[in-house]
Amino acid sequence: MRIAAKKPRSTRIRSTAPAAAHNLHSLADQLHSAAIHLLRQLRKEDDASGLSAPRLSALSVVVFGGPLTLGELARAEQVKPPTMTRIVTGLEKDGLVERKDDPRDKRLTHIESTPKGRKVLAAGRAHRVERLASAVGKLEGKELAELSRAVQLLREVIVSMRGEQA
Amino acid sequence: MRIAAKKPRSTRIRSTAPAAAHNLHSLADQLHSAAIHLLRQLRKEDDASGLSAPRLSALSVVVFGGPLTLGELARAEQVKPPTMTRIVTGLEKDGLVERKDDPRDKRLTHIESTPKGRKVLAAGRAHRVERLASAVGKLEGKELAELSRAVQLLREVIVSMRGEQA
DNA sequence: GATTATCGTTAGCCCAGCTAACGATCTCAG
DNA sequence: CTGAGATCGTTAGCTGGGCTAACGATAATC
Repeated sequence: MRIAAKKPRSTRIRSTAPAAAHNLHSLADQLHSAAIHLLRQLRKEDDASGLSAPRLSALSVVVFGGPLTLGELARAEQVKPPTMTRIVTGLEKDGLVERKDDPRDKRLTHIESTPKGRKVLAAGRAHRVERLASAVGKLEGKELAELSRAVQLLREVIVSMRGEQA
Repeated sequence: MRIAAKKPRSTRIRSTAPAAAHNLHSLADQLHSAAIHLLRQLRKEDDASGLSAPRLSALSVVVFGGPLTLGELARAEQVKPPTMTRIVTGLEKDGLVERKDDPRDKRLTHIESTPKGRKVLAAGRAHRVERLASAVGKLEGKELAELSRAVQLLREVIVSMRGEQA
């Protein structure tokens, strides 16, 4: 990336805010880059387990979040309904989830996980996360704690982005 | 999941690093999830600037990394040559990069950024990163430093994953 | 000079996003 | 109780990113 470091020539920046201020963009940039490359690495493992990242993510929500309607699932995953329709169709074709009509409101479609879905989720996640975990596991305990803490922060950041309009 | 976390049982977890990752897998899982949702959020901004994440990333490499052959670029971005061909074609169509034949080895294609490419990169990055930066900027200085540190760790993790075979 | 290796492209496949448009259903005003 | 409007999920159709396999052109090598 190498953003032209606009280094405070004569003006000495002090206190916490400044250095961060300039670094804000570079930090965001690096974070962006890291996310891209992280997912590209993980994609390889997806293929092995037959579950793409979006499918794994959606399945995970269904399994741990209990039955949901398609719309709810779409909102949870922050995608539009047509996109979720496809993802669910894919998952259903593999027998990992089931569509259930709502007896009261026939417009609704509830998505439930199947036993196989739960099993495959565990396995798929194991594979995919195993790789990440083993890489992460190379860090020292202290670093691990830092990373862990940062992930929490990241979640907050993402949530705050979600609120605003793009 | 839920591998028996080998953690000091009696030791009460407290303070900052708490329930975050009671084990590697859960940390890896959260990291994975965070990466997915982060990129989904950023995708929205991509659309606005007309640069998808892969294109922005590749353009960035070309601009800051100087002219490269298509193959080198593909390796740098960890994708296969056909994929990079597409990305470059897209960028070229928009006048952001140029293909240059190598006079010595006619098999090679050098990819160079155009002035427009550099300009658009700056703008596109500004847009996309702006959003991230503003979200990130909500964190306190201390948290910011933690996140920054963690991104460094992440980069190491990614590199270490890159080495092994999926 | 013929074989082999390398590079980039093409073709063809799949998946993930989106918008627009639709049919079915539910709600609610009248 | 009926008809207008809202809601839900799907379909159709587009863009784009990822892959493998196969190819043509060029270099390297024997």
